[in-house]
Amino acid sequence: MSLRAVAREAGVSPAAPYHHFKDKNELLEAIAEQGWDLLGDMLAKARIESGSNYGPLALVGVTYVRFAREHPALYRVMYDRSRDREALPDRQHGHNGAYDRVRTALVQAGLDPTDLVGLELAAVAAWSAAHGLAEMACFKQFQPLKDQLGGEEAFLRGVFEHMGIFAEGPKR
Amino acid sequence: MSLRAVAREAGVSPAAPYHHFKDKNELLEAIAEQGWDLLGDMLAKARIESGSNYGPLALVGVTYVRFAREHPALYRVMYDRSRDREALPDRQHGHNGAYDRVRTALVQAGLDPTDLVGLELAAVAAWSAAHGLAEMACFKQFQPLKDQLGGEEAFLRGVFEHMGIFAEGPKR
DNA sequence: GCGGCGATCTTGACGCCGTAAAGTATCTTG
DNA sequence: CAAGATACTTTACGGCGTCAAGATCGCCGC
Repeated sequence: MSLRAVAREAGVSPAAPYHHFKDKNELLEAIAEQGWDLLGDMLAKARIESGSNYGPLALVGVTYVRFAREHPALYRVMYDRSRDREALPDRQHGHNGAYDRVRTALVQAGLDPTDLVGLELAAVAAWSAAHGLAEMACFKQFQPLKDQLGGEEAFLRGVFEHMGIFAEGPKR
Repeated sequence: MSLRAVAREAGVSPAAPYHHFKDKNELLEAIAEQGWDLLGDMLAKARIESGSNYGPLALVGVTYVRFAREHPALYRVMYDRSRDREALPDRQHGHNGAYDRVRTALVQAGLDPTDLVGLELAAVAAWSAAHGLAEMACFKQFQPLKDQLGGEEAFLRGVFEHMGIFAEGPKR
Protein backbone atom coordinates (compact mmCIF):
# COMPACT_ATOMS: atom_id res chain seq x y z
CA MET A 1 0.00 0.00 0.00
CA SER A 2 1.45 3.31 -1.05
CA LEU A 3 0.49 6.74 0.13
CA ARG A 4 0.48 7.95 -3.45
CA ALA A 5 -1.99 5.24 -4.41
CA VAL A 6 -4.26 6.32 -1.57
CA ALA A 7 -4.08 9.90 -2.80
CA ARG A 8 -4.79 8.80 -6.37
CA GLU A 9 -7.81 6.81 -5.24
CA ALA A 10 -9.06 9.85 -3.36
CA GLY A 11 -8.55 11.95 -6.48
CA VAL A 12 -6.02 14.32 -4.92
CA SER A 13 -2.36 15.08 -5.43
CA PRO A 14 0.35 12.93 -3.87
CA ALA A 15 1.17 15.61 -1.28
CA ALA A 16 -2.39 16.23 -0.13
CA PRO A 17 -2.38 13.62 2.67
CA TYR A 18 0.40 15.52 4.40
CA HIS A 19 -2.09 18.21 5.41
CA HIS A 20 -3.98 15.61 7.46
CA PHE A 21 -1.23 13.29 8.68
CA LYS A 22 2.37 13.94 9.60
CA ASP A 23 3.53 11.01 7.49
CA LYS A 24 2.45 7.62 6.20
CA ASN A 25 2.99 5.98 9.55
CA GLU A 26 0.60 8.37 11.26
CA LEU A 27 -2.10 7.48 8.76
CA LEU A 28 -1.62 3.79 9.52
CA GLU A 29 -1.70 4.51 13.26
CA ALA A 30 -5.05 6.21 12.84
CA ILE A 31 -6.36 3.26 10.86
CA ALA A 32 -5.06 0.85 13.50
CA GLU A 33 -6.73 2.80 16.28
CA GLN A 34 -10.10 2.60 14.55
CA GLY A 35 -9.48 -1.10 14.08
CA TRP A 36 -8.86 -1.71 17.78
CA ASP A 37 -12.00 0.20 18.63
CA LEU A 38 -13.99 -1.90 16.21
CA LEU A 39 -12.53 -5.13 17.58
CA GLY A 40 -13.23 -3.97 21.13
CA ASP A 41 -16.85 -3.36 20.23
CA MET A 42 -17.16 -6.78 18.63
CA LEU A 43 -15.68 -8.47 21.69
CA ALA A 44 -18.08 -6.57 23.95
CA LYS A 45 -21.00 -7.57 21.77
CA ALA A 46 -19.84 -11.19 21.70
CA ARG A 47 -19.70 -11.35 25.49
CA ILE A 48 -23.36 -10.42 25.91
CA GLU A 49 -24.43 -12.66 23.06
CA SER A 50 -27.10 -15.10 24.16
CA GLY A 51 -27.53 -18.71 23.14
CA SER A 52 -23.83 -19.24 22.56
CA ASN A 53 -22.52 -22.70 23.04
CA TYR A 54 -19.00 -21.55 23.83
CA GLY A 55 -17.35 -21.02 27.15
CA PRO A 56 -16.95 -17.28 27.84
CA LEU A 57 -13.27 -17.24 26.94
CA ALA A 58 -13.57 -19.39 23.86
CA LEU A 59 -16.23 -16.95 22.69
CA VAL A 60 -13.89 -13.98 22.81
CA GLY A 61 -11.15 -16.10 21.28
CA VAL A 62 -13.28 -17.15 18.33
CA THR A 63 -14.55 -13.59 17.92
CA TYR A 64 -11.01 -12.25 17.92
CA VAL A 65 -9.85 -14.69 15.29
CA ARG A 66 -12.94 -14.18 13.17
CA PHE A 67 -12.31 -10.44 13.19
CA ALA A 68 -8.75 -10.97 12.04
CA ARG A 69 -9.91 -13.37 9.33
CA GLU A 70 -12.62 -11.03 8.06
CA HIS A 71 -10.38 -7.96 7.97
CA PRO A 72 -6.95 -9.42 7.31
CA ALA A 73 -5.33 -6.26 6.00
CA LEU A 74 -6.76 -4.17 8.82
CA TYR A 75 -5.64 -6.68 11.41
CA ARG A 76 -2.17 -6.68 9.94
CA VAL A 77 -1.97 -2.91 10.18
CA MET A 78 -3.22 -3.07 13.78
CA TYR A 79 -0.76 -5.67 14.93
CA ASP A 80 2.19 -4.27 13.02
CA ARG A 81 1.73 -0.91 14.74
CA SER A 82 1.64 -2.66 18.11
CA ARG A 83 4.85 -4.45 17.27
CA ASP A 84 6.49 -1.21 16.25
CA ARG A 85 5.60 0.53 19.49
CA GLU A 86 6.23 -2.71 21.40
CA ALA A 87 2.99 -2.39 23.29
CA LEU A 88 -0.55 -3.65 23.06
CA PRO A 89 -3.22 -0.97 22.86
CA ASP A 90 -4.53 0.17 26.21
CA ARG A 91 -6.88 2.85 27.43
CA GLN A 92 -4.01 5.27 28.01
CA HIS A 93 -3.46 5.55 24.29
CA GLY A 94 -7.02 6.48 23.59
CA HIS A 95 -8.65 3.26 22.46
CA ASN A 96 -10.99 1.13 24.40
CA GLY A 97 -8.54 -1.31 25.92
CA ALA A 98 -8.98 -4.68 24.27
CA TYR A 99 -6.36 -6.04 26.65
CA ASP A 100 -8.40 -5.09 29.71
CA ARG A 101 -11.34 -6.83 28.14
CA VAL A 102 -9.44 -10.11 28.06
CA ARG A 103 -8.60 -9.83 31.75
CA THR A 104 -12.22 -9.14 32.59
CA ALA A 105 -13.34 -12.17 30.62
CA LEU A 106 -10.79 -14.28 32.46
CA VAL A 107 -12.20 -13.26 35.83
CA GLN A 108 -15.68 -14.01 34.58
CA ALA A 109 -14.38 -17.39 33.42
CA GLY A 110 -13.51 -18.23 37.00
CA LEU A 111 -9.91 -17.15 37.52
CA ASP A 112 -8.95 -15.86 40.94
CA PRO A 113 -9.06 -12.04 40.62
CA THR A 114 -6.65 -11.57 43.53
CA ASP A 115 -3.89 -13.64 41.89
CA LEU A 116 -2.50 -10.81 39.83
CA VAL A 117 0.42 -12.74 38.40
CA GLY A 118 -1.74 -15.67 37.42
CA LEU A 119 -4.28 -13.36 35.85
CA GLU A 120 -1.64 -11.58 33.83
CA LEU A 121 -0.06 -14.82 32.67
CA ALA A 122 -3.44 -16.13 31.65
CA ALA A 123 -4.15 -12.94 29.75
CA VAL A 124 -0.90 -13.24 27.85
CA ALA A 125 -1.65 -16.90 27.17
CA ALA A 126 -5.11 -16.08 25.89
CA TRP A 127 -3.98 -13.22 23.69
CA SER A 128 -1.04 -15.22 22.34
CA ALA A 129 -3.30 -18.09 21.47
CA ALA A 130 -5.84 -15.86 19.75
CA HIS A 131 -3.25 -13.90 17.81
CA GLY A 132 -1.30 -17.01 16.90
CA LEU A 133 -4.38 -18.80 15.68
CA ALA A 134 -5.48 -15.74 13.75
CA GLU A 135 -2.22 -15.87 11.84
CA MET A 136 -2.22 -19.64 11.41
CA ALA A 137 -5.83 -19.95 10.30
CA CYS A 138 -5.04 -18.42 6.92
CA PHE A 139 -2.73 -21.23 5.86
CA LYS A 140 -4.11 -23.29 3.03
CA GLN A 141 -2.82 -26.58 4.36
CA PHE A 142 -5.56 -26.60 7.01
CA GLN A 143 -8.37 -26.47 4.47
CA PRO A 144 -8.92 -30.26 4.44
CA LEU A 145 -9.15 -30.29 8.21
CA LYS A 146 -11.60 -27.39 8.20
CA ASP A 147 -13.76 -29.16 5.64
CA GLN A 148 -13.66 -32.35 7.64
CA LEU A 149 -14.80 -30.52 10.76
CA GLY A 150 -17.57 -28.70 8.92
CA GLY A 151 -16.23 -25.19 8.53
CA GLU A 152 -13.73 -22.75 9.89
CA GLU A 153 -15.70 -21.96 13.04
CA ALA A 154 -15.59 -25.59 14.13
CA PHE A 155 -11.90 -25.66 13.35
CA LEU A 156 -11.24 -22.63 15.54
CA ARG A 157 -13.29 -24.06 18.33
CA GLY A 158 -11.48 -27.37 18.06
CA VAL A 159 -8.12 -25.69 18.35
CA PHE A 160 -9.17 -23.61 21.33
CA GLU A 161 -10.40 -26.72 23.09
CA HIS A 162 -6.82 -27.93 23.13
CA MET A 163 -5.72 -24.87 25.08
CA GLY A 164 -6.38 -25.12 28.78
CA ILE A 165 -7.56 -21.62 29.53
CA PHE A 166 -10.14 -21.71 26.78
CA ALA A 167 -11.75 -24.89 28.01
CA GLU A 168 -15.14 -24.72 29.69
CA GLY A 169 -15.19 -23.50 33.28
CA PRO A 170 -12.43 -22.36 35.67
CA LYS A 171 -8.87 -23.45 35.03
CA ARG A 172 -8.08 -27.03 35.94
CA MET B 1 15.75 -3.54 4.45
CA SER B 2 16.59 -2.60 0.91
CA LEU B 3 18.30 -4.70 -1.70
CA ARG B 4 20.46 -1.74 -2.61
CA ALA B 5 21.63 -1.44 0.99
CA VAL B 6 22.56 -5.12 0.99
CA ALA B 7 24.56 -4.62 -2.19
CA ARG B 8 26.24 -1.54 -0.72
CA GLU B 9 27.18 -3.46 2.41
CA ALA B 10 28.63 -6.22 0.25
CA GLY B 11 30.59 -3.63 -1.71
CA VAL B 12 28.96 -4.36 -5.06
CA SER B 13 26.72 -2.50 -7.45
CA PRO B 14 22.94 -2.33 -6.93
CA ALA B 15 22.29 -4.76 -9.77
CA ALA B 16 24.80 -7.41 -8.69
CA PRO B 17 22.36 -9.41 -6.52
CA TYR B 18 20.23 -10.10 -9.59
CA HIS B 19 22.82 -12.56 -10.82
CA HIS B 20 22.25 -14.71 -7.74
CA PHE B 21 18.54 -14.20 -7.03
CA LYS B 22 15.61 -13.58 -9.35
CA ASP B 23 14.42 -10.67 -7.25
CA LYS B 24 14.36 -9.38 -3.71
CA ASN B 25 11.69 -11.81 -2.66
CA GLU B 26 13.78 -14.79 -3.70
CA LEU B 27 16.63 -13.57 -1.54
CA LEU B 28 14.30 -13.36 1.43
CA GLU B 29 12.94 -16.83 0.68
CA ALA B 30 16.46 -18.20 0.77
CA ILE B 31 17.11 -16.47 4.10
CA ALA B 32 13.83 -17.81 5.47
CA GLU B 33 14.68 -21.33 4.40
CA GLN B 34 17.99 -21.21 6.23
CA GLY B 35 16.11 -19.86 9.22
CA TRP B 36 13.66 -22.76 9.30
CA ASP B 37 16.51 -25.22 9.03
CA LEU B 38 18.27 -23.55 11.93
CA LEU B 39 15.11 -23.55 14.03
CA GLY B 40 14.50 -27.21 13.16
CA ASP B 41 17.98 -28.07 14.37
CA MET B 42 17.47 -26.18 17.61
CA LEU B 43 14.17 -27.96 18.25
CA ALA B 44 15.80 -31.31 17.57
CA LYS B 45 18.64 -30.48 19.93
CA ALA B 46 16.21 -29.27 22.59
CA ARG B 47 14.27 -32.50 22.50
CA ILE B 48 17.29 -34.62 23.33
CA GLU B 49 18.47 -32.18 25.93
CA SER B 50 19.00 -33.84 29.28
CA GLY B 51 18.21 -32.49 32.71
CA SER B 52 15.41 -30.27 31.48
CA ASN B 53 12.67 -29.47 33.92
CA TYR B 54 10.06 -28.92 31.24
CA GLY B 55 7.49 -31.24 29.83
CA PRO B 56 8.49 -32.35 26.33
CA LEU B 57 6.08 -29.99 24.60
CA ALA B 58 6.81 -27.00 26.78
CA LEU B 59 10.46 -27.54 25.94
CA VAL B 60 9.89 -27.18 22.22
CA GLY B 61 7.57 -24.24 22.89
CA VAL B 62 10.12 -22.36 24.94
CA THR B 63 12.84 -23.20 22.43
CA TYR B 64 10.69 -21.91 19.58
CA VAL B 65 9.97 -18.63 21.32
CA ARG B 66 13.54 -18.19 22.42
CA PHE B 67 14.68 -18.63 18.84
CA ALA B 68 12.23 -15.96 17.69
CA ARG B 69 13.37 -13.65 20.48
CA GLU B 70 17.04 -14.11 19.74
CA HIS B 71 16.68 -13.61 15.99
CA PRO B 72 13.69 -11.28 15.71
CA ALA B 73 14.44 -10.00 12.22
CA LEU B 74 15.13 -13.49 10.91
CA TYR B 75 11.98 -14.84 12.48
CA ARG B 76 9.98 -12.03 10.92
CA VAL B 77 11.35 -12.86 7.48
CA MET B 78 10.58 -16.53 8.04
CA TYR B 79 7.01 -16.03 9.14
CA ASP B 80 6.23 -13.31 6.61
CA ARG B 81 7.24 -15.63 3.78
CA SER B 82 4.99 -18.33 5.20
CA ARG B 83 2.13 -15.87 5.34
CA ASP B 84 2.73 -14.86 1.75
CA ARG B 85 2.66 -18.40 0.47
CA GLU B 86 -0.14 -19.24 2.94
CA ALA B 87 1.63 -22.38 4.07
CA LEU B 88 3.92 -23.46 6.85
CA PRO B 89 7.23 -24.93 5.74
CA ASP B 90 7.19 -28.65 5.16
CA ARG B 91 9.61 -31.21 3.80
CA GLN B 92 8.15 -30.93 0.32
CA HIS B 93 9.61 -27.46 -0.01
CA GLY B 94 13.10 -28.54 0.86
CA HIS B 95 13.51 -27.66 4.51
CA ASN B 96 13.47 -30.02 7.40
CA GLY B 97 9.81 -29.88 8.34
CA ALA B 98 9.44 -28.01 11.60
CA TYR B 99 5.73 -28.74 11.46
CA ASP B 100 6.28 -32.49 11.42
CA ARG B 101 8.52 -32.08 14.42
CA VAL B 102 5.68 -30.57 16.42
CA ARG B 103 3.43 -33.51 15.61
CA THR B 104 6.14 -35.95 16.65
CA ALA B 105 6.62 -34.14 19.94
CA LEU B 106 2.87 -34.30 20.53
CA VAL B 107 2.83 -38.04 20.13
CA GLN B 108 5.79 -38.31 22.48
CA ALA B 109 3.87 -36.13 24.91
CA GLY B 110 1.18 -38.77 25.09
CA LEU B 111 -1.41 -37.87 22.44
CA ASP B 112 -3.19 -40.70 20.69
CA PRO B 113 -1.32 -41.17 17.39
CA THR B 114 -4.33 -42.76 15.73
CA ASP B 115 -6.59 -39.75 16.33
CA LEU B 116 -5.47 -37.84 13.28
CA VAL B 117 -7.90 -34.96 13.69
CA GLY B 118 -7.02 -34.51 17.34
CA LEU B 119 -3.35 -34.64 16.54
CA GLU B 120 -3.68 -32.05 13.81
CA LEU B 121 -5.75 -29.74 16.01
CA ALA B 122 -3.23 -30.07 18.80
CA ALA B 123 -0.40 -29.27 16.39
CA VAL B 124 -2.20 -26.13 15.25
CA ALA B 125 -2.86 -25.19 18.85
CA ALA B 126 0.76 -25.70 19.83
CA TRP B 127 2.14 -23.80 16.87
CA SER B 128 -0.37 -20.98 17.32
CA ALA B 129 0.54 -20.67 20.96
CA ALA B 130 4.27 -20.64 20.27
CA HIS B 131 4.02 -18.17 17.41
CA GLY B 132 1.59 -15.97 19.30
CA LEU B 133 3.77 -15.90 22.38
CA ALA B 134 6.85 -15.21 20.27
CA GLU B 135 5.14 -12.09 18.96
CA MET B 136 3.72 -11.03 22.31
CA ALA B 137 6.88 -11.55 24.33
CA CYS B 138 8.52 -8.50 22.78
CA PHE B 139 5.99 -6.07 24.24
CA LYS B 140 7.49 -3.77 26.84
CA GLN B 141 4.45 -3.83 29.07
CA PHE B 142 5.33 -7.34 30.25
CA GLN B 143 8.74 -6.34 31.55
CA PRO B 144 7.54 -5.85 35.17
CA LEU B 145 5.95 -9.28 35.11
CA LYS B 146 9.10 -10.86 33.69
CA ASP B 147 11.20 -9.21 36.39
CA GLN B 148 8.81 -10.37 39.06
CA LEU B 149 9.04 -13.95 37.81
CA GLY B 150 12.81 -13.83 37.59
CA GLY B 151 13.46 -13.53 33.88
CA GLU B 152 11.97 -14.11 30.51
CA GLU B 153 12.38 -17.87 30.58
CA ALA B 154 10.21 -18.16 33.67
CA PHE B 155 7.69 -15.86 32.05
CA LEU B 156 7.47 -18.04 28.96
CA ARG B 157 7.16 -21.14 31.06
CA GLY B 158 4.43 -19.54 33.14
CA VAL B 159 2.43 -18.63 30.08
CA PHE B 160 2.76 -22.10 28.57
CA GLU B 161 1.54 -23.61 31.82
CA HIS B 162 -1.77 -21.88 31.21
CA MET B 163 -2.19 -23.65 27.89
CA GLY B 164 -3.52 -27.17 28.25
CA ILE B 165 -1.43 -29.00 25.68
CA PHE B 166 1.79 -27.66 27.08
CA ALA B 167 1.11 -28.87 30.59
CA GLU B 168 3.04 -31.84 31.96
CA GLY B 169 1.97 -35.27 30.75
CA PRO B 170 -0.79 -36.37 28.36
CA LYS B 171 -3.71 -34.04 27.69
CA ARG B 172 -6.25 -33.74 30.50
C1' DG C 1 -18.17 45.07 1.67
C1' DC C 2 -13.78 43.74 2.11
C1' DG C 3 -9.13 42.53 3.66
C1' DG C 4 -6.76 39.07 5.65
C1' DC C 5 -6.20 34.46 7.32
C1' DG C 6 -6.31 29.64 7.92
C1' DA C 7 -7.43 25.38 5.79
C1' DT C 8 -6.85 22.69 1.81
C1' DC C 9 -4.90 21.58 -2.18
C1' DT C 10 -1.23 21.60 -6.32
C1' DT C 11 3.25 21.71 -8.48
C1' DG C 12 7.80 20.51 -8.71
C1' DA C 13 11.69 18.63 -6.89
C1' DC C 14 14.95 15.41 -4.19
C1' DG C 15 16.82 11.09 -3.10
C1' DC C 16 15.87 6.32 -2.50
C1' DC C 17 13.91 2.13 -4.10
C1' DG C 18 13.28 -2.39 -7.23
C1' DT C 19 14.35 -3.86 -11.58
C1' DA C 20 15.83 -4.38 -16.54
C1' DA C 21 19.07 -4.12 -20.61
C1' DA C 22 23.39 -3.83 -22.37
C1' DG C 23 28.16 -3.92 -21.87
C1' DT C 24 32.74 -5.52 -19.54
C1' DA C 25 36.16 -8.13 -17.11
C1' DT C 26 37.73 -12.49 -15.30
C1' DC C 27 37.90 -17.39 -14.96
C1' DT C 28 37.31 -22.14 -16.85
C1' DT C 29 37.77 -25.51 -20.06
C1' DG C 30 38.33 -27.80 -24.54
C1' DC D 1 44.67 -19.95 -27.08
C1' DA D 2 39.86 -19.42 -28.32
C1' DA D 3 35.31 -19.54 -26.50
C1' DG D 4 32.01 -19.45 -23.50
C1' DA D 5 30.35 -19.03 -18.83
C1' DT D 6 30.33 -16.24 -14.60
C1' DA D 7 30.25 -12.21 -11.99
C1' DC D 8 30.02 -7.78 -12.17
C1' DT D 9 29.12 -2.58 -13.85
C1' DT D 10 26.75 1.26 -15.95
C1' DT D 11 22.83 3.46 -17.19
C1' DA D 12 18.13 4.06 -17.18
C1' DC D 13 12.98 3.84 -15.96
C1' DG D 14 9.11 4.42 -13.13
C1' DG D 15 7.38 4.46 -8.47
C1' DC D 16 7.90 5.70 -3.80
C1' DG D 17 7.91 8.99 0.69
C1' DT D 18 8.59 13.55 1.65
C1' DC D 19 9.30 18.56 1.51
C1' DA D 20 9.06 23.58 0.17
C1' DA D 21 6.74 26.97 -2.28
C1' DG D 22 2.83 28.66 -4.04
C1' DA D 23 -2.37 28.68 -5.34
C1' DT D 24 -7.33 28.69 -4.21
C1' DC D 25 -11.24 29.38 -1.41
C1' DG D 26 -14.39 30.11 2.52
C1' DC D 27 -15.00 32.58 6.74
C1' DC D 28 -14.49 36.39 10.31
C1' DG D 29 -13.87 40.99 12.10
C1' DC D 30 -13.90 45.60 10.80
